[in-house]
Amino acid sequence: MVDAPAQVRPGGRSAKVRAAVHHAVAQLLAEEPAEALTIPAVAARAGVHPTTVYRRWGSAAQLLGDVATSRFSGDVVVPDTGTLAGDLERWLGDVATDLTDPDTLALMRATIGSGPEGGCACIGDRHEQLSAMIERERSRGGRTPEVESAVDFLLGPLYYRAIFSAQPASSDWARELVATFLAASEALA
Amino acid sequence: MVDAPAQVRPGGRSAKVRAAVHHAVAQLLAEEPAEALTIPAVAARAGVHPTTVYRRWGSAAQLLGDVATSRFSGDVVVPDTGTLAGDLERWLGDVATDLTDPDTLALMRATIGSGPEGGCACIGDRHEQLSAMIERERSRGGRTPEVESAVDFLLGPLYYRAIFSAQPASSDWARELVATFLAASEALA
DNA sequence: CCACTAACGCAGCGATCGGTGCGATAATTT
DNA sequence: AAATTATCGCACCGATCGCTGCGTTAGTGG
Repeated sequence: MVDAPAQVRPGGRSAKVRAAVHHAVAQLLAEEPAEALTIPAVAARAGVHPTTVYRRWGSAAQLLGDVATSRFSGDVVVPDTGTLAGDLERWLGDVATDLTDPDTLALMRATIGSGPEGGCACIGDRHEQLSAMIERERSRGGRTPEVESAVDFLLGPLYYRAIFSAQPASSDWARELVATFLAASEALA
Repeated sequence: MVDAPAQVRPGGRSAKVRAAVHHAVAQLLAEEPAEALTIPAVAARAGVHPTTVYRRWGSAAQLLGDVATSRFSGDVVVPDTGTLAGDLERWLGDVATDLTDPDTLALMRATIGSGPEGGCACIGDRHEQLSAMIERERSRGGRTPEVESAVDFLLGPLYYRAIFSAQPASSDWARELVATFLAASEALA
């Protein structure tokens, strides 16, 4: 995918166009079905000439990937409550809340459908955030579960419900998920 | 791939067209990116006139949903090994093997991206199959986990890896997943 | 302040997509 | 076997999509 912040000329104009186009993509996906996300439509909504979009992003798939990576990076802050349980509950609750928004889900679905790397773009820095919290607990001396199993049993159910289930997962449910995961990994250790 | 005979006129011709179109969709998704899945392209690949596809399915999204529900229904048989652990390991291993195929993943991704109900179409009858195995064990007198948590902790990680992760989940990994899930749900009961 | 050049807007061009009216074909019924 | 009707193929038509030279605008460095 195309790296956005590596623009050669980040002066006001390029950044403004980029922001407008990103906003237009999110807006269009929130209203129309994903197949209506065409370059001329995005350009018209953004108040930008289609040529600009064609030249900077090339295809709708690359544009979607760019929007997704921007959208799902730096959107959730890693908390520091002092305990791993507190950190995870707070963090996964925030992630779940984020996934409650139908427009966010629409962006995720469209990005997944845009190509094989679409899913990875939607994860953003979730794995690093999770790893950071677990690593911090480990440096505090606590016995921690593996990052891999945390991904499987925390992000797995959450994103599965978001994508494959009709009703999205609530923040409270995410917190319960953390509790049962920690209890189970403690019981099996 | 099982043909769903819910057609008004299931005589040889309609069924043949339907099968050809379904096959063409899977074939195109395996080769080209998802945005190339246009009705004329599908019709040409299927050796069918575009008008036919337009009239029977209307849009590419509906066609994708139809293909996905057919593809992900009746593809995995519910085993009967005598124990819940055996059944689940066998079944989830088969599901994981199915998800190993890149073409299957491409179909899933495209279907998810086609609309809000796309994800549900990819699940097919997984939930019913899971529920059937657990219900059977319950009728045998065993203490069983909840169907809901089985969905969360078995299908969740499996489909999460398939969609959001780069490396697909192996059948062996799926079997380990079943083992740890059953052990955890036993320990927490 | 001025040259330089990246980024953008404009006009326009094939190509193809989605859709419709009408006749032909084949499955089903009587 | 004849009638009926669902289904398909053909020809065709706007609309619009993806894309390309070319001139213009506006950030950037000397």
